[in-house]
Amino acid sequence: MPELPEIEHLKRTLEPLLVGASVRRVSLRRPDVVRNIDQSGGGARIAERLLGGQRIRALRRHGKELAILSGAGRAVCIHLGMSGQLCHVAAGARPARQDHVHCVWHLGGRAEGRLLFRDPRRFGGLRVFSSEARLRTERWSRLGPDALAIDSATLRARLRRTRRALKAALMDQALLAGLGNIYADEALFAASMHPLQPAARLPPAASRRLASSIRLILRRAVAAGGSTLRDYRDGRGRPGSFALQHHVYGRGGHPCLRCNRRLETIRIAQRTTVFCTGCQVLLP
DNA sequence: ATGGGATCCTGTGAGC
DNA sequence: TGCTCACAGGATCCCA
Repeated sequence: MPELPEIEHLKRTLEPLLVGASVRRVSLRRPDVVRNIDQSGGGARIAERLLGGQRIRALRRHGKELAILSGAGRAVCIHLGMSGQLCHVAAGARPARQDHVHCVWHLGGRAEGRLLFRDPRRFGGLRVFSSEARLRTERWSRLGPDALAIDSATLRARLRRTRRALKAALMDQALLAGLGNIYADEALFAASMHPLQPAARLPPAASRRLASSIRLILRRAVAAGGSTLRDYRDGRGRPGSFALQHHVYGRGGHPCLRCNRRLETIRIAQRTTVFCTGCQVLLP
């Protein structure tokens, strides 16, 4: 499930392929994946709002969301949800999978080919904005600060405002943008913190440890191309290798890699949570 | 106000 | 072999 590292790596693989390319035509096969427009609108208008006829100027990321900006100033914000993929297919080449492709951008200019938005489970979606400024004020302002560069003072200030368990708080995108189930568990293990630790009761030293663990885990995961459990592929269709470095996620019942104790599995905020009862302790 | 739970959706794998 | 069924999970909405 794509979280911040997967989206950041996706951005880096797509940037050289997309920036400078022109969008010749947009084929929206499932209009309901565009979440912020009323569905009765006409086809030509929506093509323009999806950057049809425009040149791609830049890509932006905040948390788990990726935006494509056009020279005309418009923005398309892409959220991959659970199973979403964004894949560039060179002219003449065939994509690995053709099913569940909801939107296709036909590209001309320096990157001849197509950009495919594929999302079998359809938890993802697209949002269109008339400018980058509106994307930021109307959408990204609802998200917390980006987790890749979170500092301990900001993190601590935000955690103090909630009475939830640390794990639940870290996955709240309005509190901190970018962590999902995998990286929340991995960051808590790296920081030796119990997932049920009350988020508000974190001493300064602990929040420094947590913030630096979050940045470290995310940086390493970006460098490894993200975690591929099954579906995730980058912009060129390649899987990431960070799953090989997971210490707790997906390892419930197996021995802790640090102390050899059997890893515990519990549920927090509807999410499977794996942690080590020996290494991850509640603070007094 | 805050947080917990149901909901959406499909692919996969366990079990019969 | 083929079927059913539980489960996986991010965000959003509803309700206590």
